[in-house]
Amino acid sequence: MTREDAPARRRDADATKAALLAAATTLFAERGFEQTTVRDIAAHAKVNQALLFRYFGSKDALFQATLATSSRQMIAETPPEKLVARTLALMLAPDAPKADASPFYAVLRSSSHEQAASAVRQDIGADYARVLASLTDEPNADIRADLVLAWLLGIGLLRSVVNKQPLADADPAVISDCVLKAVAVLLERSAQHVYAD
Amino acid sequence: MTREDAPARRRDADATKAALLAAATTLFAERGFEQTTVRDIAAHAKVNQALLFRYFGSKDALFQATLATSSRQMIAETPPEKLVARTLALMLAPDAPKADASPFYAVLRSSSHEQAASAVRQDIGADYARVLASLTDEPNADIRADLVLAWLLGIGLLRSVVNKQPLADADPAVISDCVLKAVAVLLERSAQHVYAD
DNA sequence: CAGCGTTGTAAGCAAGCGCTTACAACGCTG
DNA sequence: CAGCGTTGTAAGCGCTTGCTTACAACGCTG
Repeated sequence: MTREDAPARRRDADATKAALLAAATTLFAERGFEQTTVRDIAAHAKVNQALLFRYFGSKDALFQATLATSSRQMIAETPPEKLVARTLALMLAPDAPKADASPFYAVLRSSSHEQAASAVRQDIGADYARVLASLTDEPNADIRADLVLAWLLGIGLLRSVVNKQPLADADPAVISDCVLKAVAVLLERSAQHVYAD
Repeated sequence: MTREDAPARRRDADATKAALLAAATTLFAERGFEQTTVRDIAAHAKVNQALLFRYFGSKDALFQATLATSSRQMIAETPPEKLVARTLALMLAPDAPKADASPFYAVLRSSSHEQAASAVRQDIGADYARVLASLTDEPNADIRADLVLAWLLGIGLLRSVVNKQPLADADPAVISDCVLKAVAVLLERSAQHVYAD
């Protein structure tokens, strides 16, 4: 974002902010909001914890900042008919919480937290649902879209949070295959597209 | 459970235990484990909070006790081919968290908590998956079963925890219809059975 | 190089948490 | 009715939490 010319200044507010944001993103995805303390985040970022409050104001605001840096761009970059397949691939990848799917997992592990819920309601989730609903001509397209979104969330929950076997160690390809076939029934018109990829 | 003959004794350990268990079940389902304090539970049960520790030992043990009193009996009482439909009906009913589906929601709102996760892994979830897997002859029956379970969890999450529209206010019949059709594809052999009810 | 805003540090505060303790009130048993 | 285990109560302990404060070190600007 900001200019990255000078090689590691000793006093660098932007670098500190970025380190805090990165540490928070990782830890929120791994443990959820409540189980992550500001001391954890500061330690992980190798930064004094008072700076967290100087630069972000509160733990809540930092959480919101991590959610804002969401995987929204994937929705914009992915053709609608491949969204489910792409998202599944992302979510099912090993160490997904540490990678690009981290906002997903942050939300799953903090679902009771109001800001996480509203992120799903209004931001990330709403974007997904909008795109998914455009894939079908069936009545109740928007409800069907929500059901697909619910499935994606549930799979992440059961596989990576709860760690239920055999799902936790199942081959992503097998999961994708099953899910996409069933989703094709839900979003009928575009069966052949969704199934592709 | 215990004899219920005497009309409201003034000092009644069993009644106190039951009141605590009921209050805990309700509150854990409504707010999750972390957001519920022992003081909340004691107040809701109209009982001194020290008694919670006398009778249950710890907040964790009380949580486990609420999960043990699970809706396991429904699995035993329901014919396998109607399990998905029955569970959906239960989960989609208004005020589901306050009713018989409460362990479901306690788990959803406390998914990061290890005991909640292990309840899904080993107890409630394992029972569900076992029955669901018996419904199909497809390869990977157990993975398909987990995927159905994941869907149920995801729907509860998105509808009642996150409160996403339009799913949150959608007609249970519409949801059931969509889900059962898609589940029939996943668990193929018994399409006609699953779709029934 | 004096002055000053910016960045980093150390210490601690108030509040809430799970849990414990010390004690009082009750009611069955001898 | 004396004795005693059971049930209920009030108070608070020790710890962790999010957050604040007071201060030191740095480095740009005049």
